[in-house]
Formats: sequence, structure tokens, C-alpha cells
Amino acid sequence: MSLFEVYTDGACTNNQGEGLQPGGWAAVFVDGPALSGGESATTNNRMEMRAVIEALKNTPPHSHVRIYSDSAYVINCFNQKWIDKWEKNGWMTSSKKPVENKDLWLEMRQLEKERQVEWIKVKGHSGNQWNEMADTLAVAAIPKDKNNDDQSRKEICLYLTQDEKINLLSFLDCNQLNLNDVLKNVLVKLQKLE
Amino acid sequence: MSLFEVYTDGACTNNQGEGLQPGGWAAVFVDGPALSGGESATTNNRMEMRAVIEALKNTPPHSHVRIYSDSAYVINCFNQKWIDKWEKNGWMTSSKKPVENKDLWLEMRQLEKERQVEWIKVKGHSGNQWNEMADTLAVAAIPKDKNNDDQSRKEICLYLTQDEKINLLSFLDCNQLNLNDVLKNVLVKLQKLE
RNA sequence: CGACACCCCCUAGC
DNA sequence: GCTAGGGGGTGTCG
Repeated sequence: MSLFEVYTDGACTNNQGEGLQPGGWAAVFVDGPALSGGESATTNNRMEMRAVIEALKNTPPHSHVRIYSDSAYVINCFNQKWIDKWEKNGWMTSSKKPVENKDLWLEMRQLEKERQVEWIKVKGHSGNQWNEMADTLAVAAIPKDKNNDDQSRKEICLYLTQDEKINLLSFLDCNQLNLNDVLKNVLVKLQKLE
Repeated sequence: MSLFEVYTDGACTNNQGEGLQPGGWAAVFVDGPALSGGESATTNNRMEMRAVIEALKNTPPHSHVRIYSDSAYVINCFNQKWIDKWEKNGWMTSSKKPVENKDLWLEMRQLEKERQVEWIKVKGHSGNQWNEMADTLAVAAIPKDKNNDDQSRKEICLYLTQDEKINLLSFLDCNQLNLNDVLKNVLVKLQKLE
């Protein structure tokens, strides 16, 4: 069974601490391509989660995936079985408040069930090249255009190498955004261009 | 008959678990004003009760009132007829101890008899905007001035909007603190100032 | 024993 | 600021 190792990271501005901020995420496949995207109104934790979701989405079901993240929020949720408890107790935290970001947790849970996932905590900014790259891409993906009318628009870029990136938006007409499918499309398109 | 919907909440510090503590309460009228106040030596349950009492006091007799509270202590007292039993058995709990806070229960009972009251239990901290506002105001109303000589002094503020508040103390000379009366006084005073 | 609140700490990571 | 885990306690009732 194929193994995928993915470094994920999220980033979010935090200017005056008031309300939702613009943020970005990235998922870097070891010895492979990288995905990144941004949202104009989100939180740091939602971006960490989004990075993982996109990573999982782009691996085939039943594959073996190693998710490397510096977010204790995400890693502990699975390694310390928080999510098992939430599913049993109606999504309440230990202090009886509703769990935040339930929508994204459910999405992650579904993807995680269909795969064999290992959750690995890494220290942030510790010189690991993949983690650094994820960090760089996530920050770069934060939307800077404050005049953007579409507040919920997401962008996804495919990095073939660190310098060579392709905006996937042009391939989004293929309803299912699976990395393999997109890669095929990209290759076909490139061949036609040559 | 007019309907009033009011979210009530109480808050109380609990520093070293020793004796009575400062606390606050709030009553938020849906699509209306909000009242809040504090006491320097009280309990959490007395604050929950005080919030309800002030809510009822500020609705006209014979009106239809919906009280929303996260306190099972208060809601069950009426919905599970605890108070009926207490009135019949000389205010003794099921474990034969005297019922606590009888003074406030009597006050609530009197106000409740003069109105048609529905008691509705809500979950604390569950994202309801009115419940959240009551919580915020109750916490904000906790007296912080520890050098206050008058330990029993109560303060009552009228919030016209979340940001705009009027201290009602200056209107307390009108013996009965009814919201409508006070509002009239406030308006008269404001008109004179202009 | 159960329930609902009200708190005080501590920890972890972004 | 965003989020979670864990421990301790009182106020009160059935």
C-alpha cells in the first residue's frame, strides 16, 4: 500500500485580535507537490485544520498517510482521542461548551476513517525543510487583497517544485479535486503546449 | 396581552471558597433594553435569582413573560413544582433542612403570581446571542471596588444598546423601580438637557 | 447518588 | 487572540 508523508501548516494574521482574520494553509508532500490556499476570514486553528483536510483529500482512500503538523490542537485531537469523546458526548468540551470548528472536525474524521493515518507532532520552526516550506507557503497564501469582494473564495496552488507553481483554479471544473487527476490534466496540458 | 422574552444570568467570583463573594446579574430583554447589577457579598444562585426578579419587576402585571435561564436551580423550582411543596411543608427541603434563599423565592413567587410566566431552560454558553449578552453583562456587573465601605450597596445600570448605558441610581428616588417609569424619567431628563 | 450553574488553578500548542 | 486537556472547589435542589 502506498505511503504518503505530508507536512501541513496554517498561518493567520492577528492584527488587533478582533474577530476573524485572513489566513492561509499549505500541505507539502515529501518528495512531491504542494498545495496551498487562503481564506479572508478565519482563525489560526481553522487554517491548521484546513491544511490537513486538503492533504488527506489528495491521497487515495485506504492509503497510508503520515500527517506532520506543529499544531497540538490537531494532533492531540486524534492521538489523545479527544474526537472519540466528542462523538460520544454530543460535541461538548470538558468545560461543557460546544466544541469549536465542528464542521471541519467532521470533514477530517470522515477522511481519516477512509485512510490509515499516523499523526505526528513536529516542533514549529525547527529547521525541518518540509515544515519550513509548509510555513512559507501558508504565509504566502494569506490573501492580501482587502478589496476582494468574495469573502469566502479559496485559492489552491500546485507547486511542482519550490519555484514552479500552477494555479489549480483552472482545473476546478473537474468536479473532484484529486491530486492525481489534476496532475494528469496538468501533464496533458503541458504536452499539448510543447 | 403583551409578551416579554427575557434572558437572565448570574455570575459570582469564587476565589478561595470562603464565604460570600461579589457577584453580578443581568436581564436582557429580547429586542429591548437590558438591566444589570451587582452585590459585594452573595452567591451564584442568589445572582441567578436576582436576575429573574429584576426581569419580572420590569414587566407589567398580567403580562405574558418568558424567562430563559441556564440555572436548573431556578427553572426546576417552578417547572418541577418545588416551590409548591415548600409552601405546603413550611419551606423544608426533601432532606428536612430549611430551604435556602427563602427571601428571594418569596419575592419571585409574588411577582410570578401576578404574571403569566413560562420558565425555559437554556444551555449555558451555547452560542445564543441573548444568553451570551446576559453572561457578559453579569460578569461586567461584578463589583471590583474592594474598598467599598457599603457592603450591601447595589448598582443598577440600564443598557439601551450594548454600548450605551445609563446608571439608574439617579432615578431610584422614584420608589418603585419599573422599567417603563424609569424610561420615561430618562427621556424627560434627556429632553431637558437638549 | 444525580443534575444545573458559579468559579479557581495547571498544562499544551499555534 | 485561537483552542483543547486535566485537577480542585462552592452554591443548591431532588
